Amino acid sequence: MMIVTRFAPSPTGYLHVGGARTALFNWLLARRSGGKFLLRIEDTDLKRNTPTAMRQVLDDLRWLGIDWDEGPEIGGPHGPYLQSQRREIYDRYVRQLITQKKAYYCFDTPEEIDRLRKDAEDRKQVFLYPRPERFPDPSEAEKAAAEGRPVTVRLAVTETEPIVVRDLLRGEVTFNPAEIGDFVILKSDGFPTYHMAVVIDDELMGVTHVIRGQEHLMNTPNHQLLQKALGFRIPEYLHMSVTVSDSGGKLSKRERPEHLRKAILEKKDADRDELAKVGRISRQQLDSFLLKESIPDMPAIDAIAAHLGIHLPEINVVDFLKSGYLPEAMVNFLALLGWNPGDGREVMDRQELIEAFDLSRMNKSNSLFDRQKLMSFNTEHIKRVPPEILVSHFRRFLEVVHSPVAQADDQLAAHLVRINEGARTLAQIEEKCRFAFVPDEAIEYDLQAVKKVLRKEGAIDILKIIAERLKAMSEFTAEGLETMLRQLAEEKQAGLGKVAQPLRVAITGATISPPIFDAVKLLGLDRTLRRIHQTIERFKDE
RNA sequence: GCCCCCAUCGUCUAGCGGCCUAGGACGCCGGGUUCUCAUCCCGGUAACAGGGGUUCGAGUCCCCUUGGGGGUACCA
Repeated sequence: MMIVTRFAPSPTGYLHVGGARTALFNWLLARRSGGKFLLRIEDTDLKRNTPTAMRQVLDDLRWLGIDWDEGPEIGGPHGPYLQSQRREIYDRYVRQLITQKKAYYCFDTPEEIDRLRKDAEDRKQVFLYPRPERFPDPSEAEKAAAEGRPVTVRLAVTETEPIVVRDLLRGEVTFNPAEIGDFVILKSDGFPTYHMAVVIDDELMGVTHVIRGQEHLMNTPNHQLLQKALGFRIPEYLHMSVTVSDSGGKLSKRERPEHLRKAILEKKDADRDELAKVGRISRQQLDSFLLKESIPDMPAIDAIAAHLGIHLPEINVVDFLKSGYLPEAMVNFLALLGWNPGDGREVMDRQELIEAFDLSRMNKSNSLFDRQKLMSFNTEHIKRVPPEILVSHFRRFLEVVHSPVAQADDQLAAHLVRINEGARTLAQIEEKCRFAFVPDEAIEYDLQAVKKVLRKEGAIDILKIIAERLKAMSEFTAEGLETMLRQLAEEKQAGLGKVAQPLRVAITGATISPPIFDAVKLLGLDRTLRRIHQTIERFKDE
């Protein structure tokens, strides 16, 4: 039998790494087994959906290299793949259950339900919805709706035998049906609940294996109850461990705003009107955010953080893109969070992951999202990925972060990548090369660099000599430069550093750059000379 | 509160009763290479949560305790 897996995100925001990991494992299983992987959008909660989220989720999956065989934008035999477009299908099954007296209408307001739940809590009992003696018939539902009462449908949970969930990872987990109340399957807005929609779609779409987060383990008995009531098969289930954050607790989208909020509160001198302005939000919105009352959208968060110069922890997939990580590293790292090939290998590309993947090698325990380990994978993959792929990643990165380096064409970008061997992220390559893409007068001299290098005895003199000899060079090549600089160092009876460092600071303003010969060559003779002179003028009297 | 899951170095993990004097990777510490930042090379530090069983033998099986995580919605 062909294995069919799926990833079913709800478009409530950007795809975060936890979701990406879930998608990845489903994808790996499908690819390993020659099965199908499909994508379905669970947008049955109109309050939480955001219009751009689906687009972003699809982009992020594609960036990671996780492709789907059926789903949004490509279609397939089981569409539509947006649950919001499948209302008639769900309605049909809801009606079926009502006709069979397996489900029934309810007309309670949320307030009434809240009261019942509170009462149960006060008595220290589990809340179970009080099933009516007689189920209302459709005419009563119509009447209630006409009167403006909310109409929902609940499944009558009449099961008395223990419900056994067979989990591929955890074995058999037994639940007591007496603790599962009659749960809602159709909401008062006419949309099915998650439980109802997921069970129907997985059946209709032929999903054979459901790999999802441990947070769904407790939902599974409900799903099995529904599958039984509807006469559906029960797919294989595997509930993965959860990825927790290095700041403690489950990895959450809220971490970025939280981090920023703390940073703002710590900076007592920060001008809050100014912050609101750079975030393009009102002062009231900012204050409300600082009081933990609300959370601004992501562009605002990013803008304010950038303004304050603070690095927010990456959570969403797109955050990692913006920090200069490679999708290959992300996929590799995520795959190793809760799985391993068993032969000690760690650095693997997608193909190697697919070939080695095996459900039996998955782990049960939660794992911590360790950014340092991710960084190490990124370093490895920068070295490992084919040059043309790396260049295309680099150019995409430059676009996304709006770098001045984005002016570079493929050939130049390839060169920049080549002269920065050993970089850990694309961001590091960009930082080191940016000096060559900004106007001469725009370079800022790093305070530490000036102090450590330019103000040292003889530094300015060396710059003068370098300028003279550069002008005297017959041919401006990296080799020629190297010969010239090494010779100069020898004359001064010093290491190359004695010569290279002042030059580096003069042309970049900083102590970090690509290798000095490459850096000068990149900038070109004229601009190098101009920057040297500019530097001499500025620091000669200090 | 109730329900469920989990438990080996700081982190990711190998280990599926004797091959374990517990292995690897990341990090960290020390050293080396180097024009800066990195990369790279060498060395070192560091763990079976605790307590009971089972067994000739337990990191590996069972129970309890503790700890961590998840769930407890007309969210998914």
